[in-house]
Amino acid sequence: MTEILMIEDDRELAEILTEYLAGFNIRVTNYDNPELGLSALRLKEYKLVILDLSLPEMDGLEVCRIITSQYHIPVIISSARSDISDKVACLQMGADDYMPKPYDPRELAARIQTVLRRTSPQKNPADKEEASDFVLDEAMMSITFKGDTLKLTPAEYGILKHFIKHKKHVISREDIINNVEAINYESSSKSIDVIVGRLRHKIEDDPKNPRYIVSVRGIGYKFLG
Amino acid sequence: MTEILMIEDDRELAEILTEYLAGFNIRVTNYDNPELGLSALRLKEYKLVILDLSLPEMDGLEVCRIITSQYHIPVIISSARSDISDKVACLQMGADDYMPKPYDPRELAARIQTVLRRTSPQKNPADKEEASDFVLDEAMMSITFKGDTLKLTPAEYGILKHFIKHKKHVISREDIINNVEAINYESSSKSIDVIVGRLRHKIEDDPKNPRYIVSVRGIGYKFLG
DNA sequence: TGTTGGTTGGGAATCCGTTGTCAAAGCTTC
DNA sequence: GAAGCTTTGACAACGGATTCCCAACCAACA
Repeated sequence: MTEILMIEDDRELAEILTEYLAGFNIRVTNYDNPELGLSALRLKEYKLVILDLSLPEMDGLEVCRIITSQYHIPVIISSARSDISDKVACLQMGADDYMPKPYDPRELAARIQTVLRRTSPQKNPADKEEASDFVLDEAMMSITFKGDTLKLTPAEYGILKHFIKHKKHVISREDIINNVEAINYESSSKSIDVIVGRLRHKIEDDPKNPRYIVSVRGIGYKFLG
Repeated sequence: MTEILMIEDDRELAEILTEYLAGFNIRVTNYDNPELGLSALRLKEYKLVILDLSLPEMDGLEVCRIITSQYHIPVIISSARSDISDKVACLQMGADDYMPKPYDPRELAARIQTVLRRTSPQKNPADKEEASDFVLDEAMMSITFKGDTLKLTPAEYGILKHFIKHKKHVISREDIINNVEAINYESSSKSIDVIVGRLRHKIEDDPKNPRYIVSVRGIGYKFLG
């Protein structure tokens, strides 16, 4: 559950958005007054702020400036004004996105997740990346395991990459033969056994009782992150 | 100077944006074809990609997927379509922003800076400069290794420069042939072997067990800082 | 015409995917 | 459980492809 703060004086809109975002595992706390919003920010850890620009009593831009200068928290501006100068001013002031009203709640949800993905790489409900012992870098053609770069042959790399990309799914030997280019598509599934065996020696503490690459009898293997 | 890559088939628009962004210290390289764009991405380190969705020959969304899945690079989508479903699809696919055309260049500039501000501090594994034994001075056309200036032939210099610029990335022999000007573009990849061999004799303690230029069987080489 | 340096050829050495064999472990049936 | 099958795993060996090295070649240049 991700907690975010909303500062929006249109209560009806706030209501609708709160309800909609709940479906994305996002809990919204709304204040229709910037003073209250700012003090809430002081009291509780929120992951993000959605700020309405056209607020009573205080200039929204000023609120934005205060938030971005005092807290390391991403801000999405929501505003009835769509002047280019407002947009640029907000973004330059540190806002992370700017949505001119009216907007579709789906877009808001998507943008919230995008901003969160960039700012807090792990805590996003959308990407289910748990901490993994394996890190794949395709450009470098390397896989690190618990911080160390593995020394892999092309077939080993291809298979492990395929495993990582389909973590926790059962992978048949045919799948591997057909999808790993380092492996000849007309080779027998015995080859897979051998290469998986060699992979296990490189990553398993006890290759006889594998923790990461378990075999699924009659089908193939399953890779556990 | 920030280098960014643009994939946009409207050359006139690309021209205008390139010129405008130059005023923000942003250098744009444009390709009007996604294939070229993708291979450029493989060869050079860009800070950001601006991708036009409505491309010829290839589905823009597919290009977006390829980029975000293979590189840690922020992507801003630029599209003539403003359907909510397109926006959401792109953002969920890993894009960082979505700008429906037509847009004001000022907004694009502001959003580029916003995305870079958000992403560059922590999340670009490529731009963390470690101390390296190699220092490249392009103006002097020289490379120093552990303080000493290497005595290199033009082809050796070109290849090592290419290696240094793409440190830790796997470089194919074709890449080298096509991008190192001291090498005839129609020569065989055998030449590369020989020159790399000579380079190894100049920089490796034990050329048989290279520490800096390791070979990647079936593809080419990888240079480790 | 001598030097520099990219290119090419021929092998040797190495790498690594593949295959065969046999033992060990699973599942099925009695 | 035990028998009998199938599947999987370990090990060694093979062989095709790739890489590497040593030359030699030859174009460019002085």
